[in-house]
Amino acid sequence: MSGSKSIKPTESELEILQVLWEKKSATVREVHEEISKTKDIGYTTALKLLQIMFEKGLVSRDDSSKTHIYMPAVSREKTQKHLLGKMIDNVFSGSSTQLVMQALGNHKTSREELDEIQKLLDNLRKD
Amino acid sequence: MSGSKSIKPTESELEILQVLWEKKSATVREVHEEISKTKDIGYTTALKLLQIMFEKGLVSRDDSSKTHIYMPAVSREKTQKHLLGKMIDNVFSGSSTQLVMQALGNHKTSREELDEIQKLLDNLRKD
DNA sequence: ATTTGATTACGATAAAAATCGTATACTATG
DNA sequence: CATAGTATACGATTTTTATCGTAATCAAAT
Repeated sequence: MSGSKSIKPTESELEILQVLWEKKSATVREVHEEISKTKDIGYTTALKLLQIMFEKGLVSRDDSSKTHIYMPAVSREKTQKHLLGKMIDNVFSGSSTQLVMQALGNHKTSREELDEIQKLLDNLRKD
Repeated sequence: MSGSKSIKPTESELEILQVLWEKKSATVREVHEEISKTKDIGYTTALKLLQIMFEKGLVSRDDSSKTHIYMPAVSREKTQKHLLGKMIDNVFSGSSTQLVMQALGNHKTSREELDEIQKLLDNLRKD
């Protein structure tokens, strides 16, 4: 198989992916500025991370002009799915239900969100 | 604050915690045997991990007899909660609902589990 | 008491991740 | 075209995690 990539971004890499998913594409400077809002990090560190992520295939880039432009190479959904599965295995001994219950139990969820989940639940029941 | 521990077990540490949560307490040998079922790992590696986890405060131990007995020092629930929160931040940009939807959407969930979730949902709505 | 088997302690090494300093290259502008 | 400013490239270092070999310790059986 050519697919079935081993998506396993580290925590720092995830921070960067978040920015890229949000902005669709960004320069190193933009990424760095965004990350800097919540964390102290050098410019070249961000650059290096992006370069490594490029080698790993986590991001793609347009280097046709001097200032490279980076884009996510893995979709948010696939990554979420993958990491979620991992977490279910690692932390919830395989029970996605446990995870859902835990997630719903802790965080306060708005009426609208509950409705949304209800809708999904109804749908799942249908078939 | 005295509490608010920085629970951040690595993946290997989580494997071990799973075993300890399950068995309540275990010797190095028991942990090693359990882990060995799914993974190739040396005995001393397991030992060392347990020792490190002890230093970090992730596990406690009874070393009154020669064969030490290890126990989890962090609760399953707290750890789940913590890691879940982290994941929601890191990967779902803060939306627990997104996480729940994703989790429900992917894994096939049995009727019984759906019912369980439904019950929780009803409860959350009440107030 | 001596040997044998099991256990922990310790330290070394390897591998992965994160960080940054410095060198180099390119671009625009004056 | 020289220079100032901004980028990337590269490599060194540090930190964290994972792994294991070997030595020391202890208990039980002979």
